Amino acid sequence: MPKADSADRALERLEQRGYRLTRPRRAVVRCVFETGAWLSPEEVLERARSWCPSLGLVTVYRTLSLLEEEGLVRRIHVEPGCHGYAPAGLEHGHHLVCRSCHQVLEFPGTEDIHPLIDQITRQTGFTVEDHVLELTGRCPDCREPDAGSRAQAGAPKRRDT
Amino acid sequence: MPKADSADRALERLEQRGYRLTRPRRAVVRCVFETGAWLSPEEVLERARSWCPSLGLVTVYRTLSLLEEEGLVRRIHVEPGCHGYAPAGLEHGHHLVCRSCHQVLEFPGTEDIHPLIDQITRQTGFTVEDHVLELTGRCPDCREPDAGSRAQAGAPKRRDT
DNA sequence: GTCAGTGCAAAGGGTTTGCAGAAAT
DNA sequence: ATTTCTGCAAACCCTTTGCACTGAC
Repeated sequence: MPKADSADRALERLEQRGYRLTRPRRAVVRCVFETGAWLSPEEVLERARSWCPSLGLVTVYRTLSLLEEEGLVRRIHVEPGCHGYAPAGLEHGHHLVCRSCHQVLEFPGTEDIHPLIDQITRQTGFTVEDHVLELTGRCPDCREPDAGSRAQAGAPKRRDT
Repeated sequence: MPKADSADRALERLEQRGYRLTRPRRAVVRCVFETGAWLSPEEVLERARSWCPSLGLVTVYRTLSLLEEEGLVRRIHVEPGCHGYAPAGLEHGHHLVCRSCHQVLEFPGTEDIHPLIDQITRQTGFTVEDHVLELTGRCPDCREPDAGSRAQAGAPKRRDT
């Protein structure tokens, strides 16, 4: 998986849209895209500071919002506290979130729940316009009891719940 | 749909669990269960005050947390701002939320997405332990352009997005 | 050189906590 | 009478805003 590439693609996209590629932006983009896990703004700050020590939390918020507007990053709902940010790949992916290491897998599959949606539409009369499907569980690495003992560079941060 | 009944059932449950049935609690429970819509804590306060004028926001928060712990109410994710509370009926219902009037329908159907979950498990190695499925759309009443013109007592509050 | 972008400090909103008084059992 | 529960005020997040300075173009 060429994570660095998708970071570069995101930066390119920002440039095309007329945004300046500043050091803080590069740092935030890098750290969001080079992790397979969702990150809180605070976590982004921590990590991105290794690329841009002067980085402030405010800029992290502003950059994440920007990335979200541009569809490059997706805000997901995670308990507790709610907001986590994960790189956005697919059009309307669903999220598969590891409870232990916060790894996020995005997968397509809007079609898979369409039968369900159709059935609901018929039964209730609701017009379904949007949906959120988030699956939580354990990734293969975190399923083993001793998981997390091998810390790899760029490995999703552990924060057991 | 016997909404008042489910409010009573919730109260009964609290009593069984050893909690005191105070006026503020009755008020909060009533207003959550007698609305078909999700409510923010602030909205709960407003409404519940008609039953208990002295009610404070703090108590609303505490009562909602209590109800959530007891599984009587479910916190759902709604943008913007995130937290909305809806009565919890079924074991693990999914939510069908009207964008316009905030009506919430809970429906069973965990089975419906099990094929999807199985498929994902096979493909990714994740063990899926939990899932959130929230559908957003328009309820039959809000689909018509002139929707909302008929205000019924206890009708979901309109707050168009 | 210009203007977008940054960082700081401070404001803002939602949520939680400490504590004395009120009320349910 | 006892003990839980409540409401107020204040503390505490997390997030946004105002403003002068910095740096990308």
